Amino acid sequence: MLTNARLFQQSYQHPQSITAAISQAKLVCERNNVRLTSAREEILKIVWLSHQPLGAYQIQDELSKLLSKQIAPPTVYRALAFLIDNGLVHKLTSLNAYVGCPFPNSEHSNIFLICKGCGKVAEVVHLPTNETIQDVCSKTKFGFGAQHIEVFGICSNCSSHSA
Amino acid sequence: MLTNARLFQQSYQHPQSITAAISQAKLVCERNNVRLTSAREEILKIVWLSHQPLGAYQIQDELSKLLSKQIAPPTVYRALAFLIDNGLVHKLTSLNAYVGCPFPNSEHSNIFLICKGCGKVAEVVHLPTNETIQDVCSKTKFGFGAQHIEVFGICSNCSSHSA
DNA sequence: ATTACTATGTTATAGTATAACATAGTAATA
DNA sequence: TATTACTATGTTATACTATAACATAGTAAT
Repeated sequence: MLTNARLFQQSYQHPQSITAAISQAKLVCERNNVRLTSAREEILKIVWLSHQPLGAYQIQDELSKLLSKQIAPPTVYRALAFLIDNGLVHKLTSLNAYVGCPFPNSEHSNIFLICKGCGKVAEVVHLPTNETIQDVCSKTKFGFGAQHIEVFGICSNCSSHSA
Repeated sequence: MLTNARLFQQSYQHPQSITAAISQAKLVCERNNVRLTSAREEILKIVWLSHQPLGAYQIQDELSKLLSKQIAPPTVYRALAFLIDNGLVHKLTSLNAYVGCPFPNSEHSNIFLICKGCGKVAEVVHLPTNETIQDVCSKTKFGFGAQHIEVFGICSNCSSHSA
């Protein structure tokens, strides 16, 4: 029933899957008729290279290093806003941190599983959950727009290593 | 199937229900063997009196006015941390804002319905949603700890007024 | 009264995000 | 290819959100 998932055990941060993420991003931008400029692309790579969600100022540091010049916050925030608008990145609001979206092409509402042990985040699409939330909305006559679900706990890696 | 709900149409901010919230809070604190000091109680009242979720610095302003002296941020944040720890207040992470919990006595994981029209927030408990999320966790071997669900949309009041 | 503990006051600062305006790059047309 | 309109980035300053660190005061129990 997990229709789509980027799980902890998958080494989704491997270079080849970053390449895949970038080419997918290019397709998305083409479809949306927007530009994946170099700043945006670099930031997307930085987010994908990280094993944990990154804060905006961590991204700033990385990008400054990468380009060997000081990058100011607005550059980062603007690129993040762009990437989020186009479904390429998500913000984890409880962490003020950003992660790459593993399946930007699909229409989906996500569940983020945030491991309190290692800090990694898995993203899953789970239609039954979406349906129950739709159900809540219809019962309360609330016009559904979007949802954001963060679940906090311990991933299987961490629980097996501590056990 | 909505086992518990504070909905938009209820005028939950009425004085009598604030009084109810405070007496409930006193019970909770007694049960938890912690103190509902006057600062904590005032902040809880302020949060309850608001029709919208309040930011910490809005609370600071209100409290400063109320006490006719300048209150510093740590006072507010400490009280909020206390109220959150004891389940009396929730933080809406996407808004950096705080709301009173209408049913602090019950064990529950909440869904927040955030109206983009009027800014009000409804809180509902919906067991089927909790169950589907538990299902996701067991399928991914993720040790569930807590969840936070924010849904964005238009409440029935706003949609009927604009229609 | 003394002690230990909990809560608050106070100052400073860390961390997150955006406003406002200037400059530069891009794409389409004349 | 010069002009124009548009989009994106650079730059500076500042707003907003949150906490660290240490001093003081209140509370509860012996």
